[in-house]
Amino acid sequence: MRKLPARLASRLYDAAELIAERGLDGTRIDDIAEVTGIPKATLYYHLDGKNGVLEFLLNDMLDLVAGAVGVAVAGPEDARTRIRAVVVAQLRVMLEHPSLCRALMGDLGRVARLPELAPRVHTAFFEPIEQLLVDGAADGSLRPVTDPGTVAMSIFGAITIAGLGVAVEGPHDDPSANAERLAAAISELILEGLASTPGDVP
Amino acid sequence: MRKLPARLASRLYDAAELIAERGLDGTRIDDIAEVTGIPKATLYYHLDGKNGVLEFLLNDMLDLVAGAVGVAVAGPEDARTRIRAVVVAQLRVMLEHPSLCRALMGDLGRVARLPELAPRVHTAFFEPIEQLLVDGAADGSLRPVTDPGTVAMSIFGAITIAGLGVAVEGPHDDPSANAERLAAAISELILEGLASTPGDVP
Amino acid sequence: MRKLPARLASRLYDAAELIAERGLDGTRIDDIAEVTGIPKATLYYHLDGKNGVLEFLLNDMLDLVAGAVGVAVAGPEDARTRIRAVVVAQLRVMLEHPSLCRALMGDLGRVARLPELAPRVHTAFFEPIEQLLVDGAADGSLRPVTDPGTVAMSIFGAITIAGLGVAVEGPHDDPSANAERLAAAISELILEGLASTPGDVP
Amino acid sequence: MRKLPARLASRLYDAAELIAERGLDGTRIDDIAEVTGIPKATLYYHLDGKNGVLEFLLNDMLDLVAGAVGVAVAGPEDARTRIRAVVVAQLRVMLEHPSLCRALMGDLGRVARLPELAPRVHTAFFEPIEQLLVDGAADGSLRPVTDPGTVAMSIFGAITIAGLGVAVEGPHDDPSANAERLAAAISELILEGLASTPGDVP
DNA sequence: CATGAATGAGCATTCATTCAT
DNA sequence: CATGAATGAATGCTCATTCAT
Repeated sequence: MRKLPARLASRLYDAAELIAERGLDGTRIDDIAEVTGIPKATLYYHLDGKNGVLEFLLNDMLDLVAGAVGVAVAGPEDARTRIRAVVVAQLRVMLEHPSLCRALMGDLGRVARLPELAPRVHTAFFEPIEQLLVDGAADGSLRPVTDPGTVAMSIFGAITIAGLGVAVEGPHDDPSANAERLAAAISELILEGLASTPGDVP
Repeated sequence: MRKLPARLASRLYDAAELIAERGLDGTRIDDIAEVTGIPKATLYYHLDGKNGVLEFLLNDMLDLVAGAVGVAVAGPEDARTRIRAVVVAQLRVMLEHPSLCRALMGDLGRVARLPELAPRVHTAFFEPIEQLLVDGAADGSLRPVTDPGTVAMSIFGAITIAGLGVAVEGPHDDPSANAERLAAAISELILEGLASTPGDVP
Repeated sequence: MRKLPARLASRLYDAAELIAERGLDGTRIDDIAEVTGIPKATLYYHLDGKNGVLEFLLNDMLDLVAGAVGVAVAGPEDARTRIRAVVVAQLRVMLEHPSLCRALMGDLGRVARLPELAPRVHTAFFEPIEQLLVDGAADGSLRPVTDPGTVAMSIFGAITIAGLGVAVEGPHDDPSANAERLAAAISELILEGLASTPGDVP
Repeated sequence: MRKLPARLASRLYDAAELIAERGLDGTRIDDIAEVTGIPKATLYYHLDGKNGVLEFLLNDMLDLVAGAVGVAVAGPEDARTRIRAVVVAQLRVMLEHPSLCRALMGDLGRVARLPELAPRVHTAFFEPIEQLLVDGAADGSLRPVTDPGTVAMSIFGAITIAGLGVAVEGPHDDPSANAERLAAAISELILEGLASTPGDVP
């Protein structure tokens, strides 16, 4: 398994659609070879088999998300503002790559079984949010929460599942606009909450 | 494919652990036959192949969740209180069946491809929450939201992913207590929100 | 395996069509159960499995042919006349039961492997013809032939393959008329021969 | 399914014996792999499964017969002489490949279900004979017949069934001599006929 | 007698992976 | 470097058959 030449890498995205539709196990390496135009044996030469394709795709998306989220987190604004930016950032990446997104989610179990990727997911998704929770408590823009781990994971879930919903069914026309729309609803939820008279939640 | 006799149904749960660990494609029907003690051909007689096992499991869990959530939704309390009950109810079912939960999540793609189940998921999960959002706006216990669909999906995501996290890694000792703990954090998030000074979110 | 009740026997003919179309191996006992309306286990109760069905069918046809040919052979006419009657008789039975005929022919190999049936085929088909060759030499209506076995088999082949051809493709409307038509051509061939100036064949 | 390399083709003949003995359905692809020494997966790589083996065998025999018969038909002699040559030619091929012949006949039904082969059989067997009937009427060496199609089919049946009889039971020592012997009997039958006083057949 | 339910045994087919060129 | 050809290994599924009722 060598580093994939850029020329092939780009073609590999065409496989995401297939994997999204049928799952990785339902997708034969021959199919991937066919849609990408890369000969089967060549895939093996550069990647580590079928799993290697998923791994490559996942790595790529992780880079994308980590980058976008990283920028959002690093802003000069208060934590509350930056958390909104994070929501938009993650959603934008997801909606810009709906197939990739579905492929990864649909094979969630397999992804979870790729050992080297758990820490990267943690770094890309959870740590920024947890950091913002801390920052927000410090700069006064966010309430301190009792269980930051669970809260971070819930926020991740809210974003991810909502984004996935659109990736599966939603309109794929204007990723940016859709991301903004979704982000607005989600941010409102996680920042303001649903309660009409905040504070009296037992 | 006939209706599965109860005697076999109960044994089928032993397969969930396997599927959770390896994914459905990584699980041979022979393995399922072995752990459940049900002869392979008998599985085929009653269920529709390997997919049928997952389908049965999913149906079962859906019944469980729909039941528990249904009870929670039907309570006499205001919507804000009932939404907390829903969160607890879903989490309790998830934590009581962590393997089942992981099996279904790990094969999310395949589950999503089972056509007859989409409406059931909708009925079991989204409709109750959406209904509560409406009820809450009516009884004054919840703020009206602009995009109830997205909000409901986000709430579902928050619950599900947080629950999944515990199902995968968390302690499996006291499902009820853990469900309460998780539910507390999530409810606080979705009801109160994170903002320190609610109302000034743009 | 018990003697098949007449009520079931008649229904079994509906299976011949299936077997003719797909071959015995391509026909599941469930299919036979379905088209005949006889429960699978009942077929097993009365017959000896799937082969039993073919055996029953073959036995039946053999009885039919043996009967018809027997009558034709036993006539008072000279051998030459009676051989024509035999040709008509065999063809008539074949054309009256085209599916049966195709089923048996299509599974010729399997039929040949049913050990107890070889002598019956010999009795029903070859012996009468061989006998007529002898009778004809005696009564002067037929030329003596040097190799009666081969000649009998060739005649059998001529009749059978021609009949099979019609059973497969031909019109199934008027078995008697078609049998007469075919028989005329075949009888002319095997009695008169093709030579324009008979006798000078080396 | 690709074109079979000659190296493998020759080894495939060893499978004919097996198929002749047990029928195609009674022959496992593993058995074919074993006797031919060709790995199972390689058979699938080059041929279209088990049916592909039969198809290949049939195609091959068809080429053989078509070739031999073609030569016989194309001779400069009169039609009557050439028809004898055709009989010998077909029988010689059959007796030179008795297993192949039995395999094909035993699975007659399956062979008949191979759609692309019907025209080839027609070309290889019937058309030459029908042509000779026409030629014979023209050159005066054969009587005109009223139903050339049926006559051609009957001749084909006479040759084939007689040849098959020898392929199944007969001596396999000297194909050429046996073919001559059989051909003599059959030619005498179809040319001279059986009637002692030709011409008075109604 | 008849049959619905259950299953043991069997096998074709698939496909990821390798390797010589 | 890249790949067409070849194959080892694995498994989902079918179906004839049995047997308790």
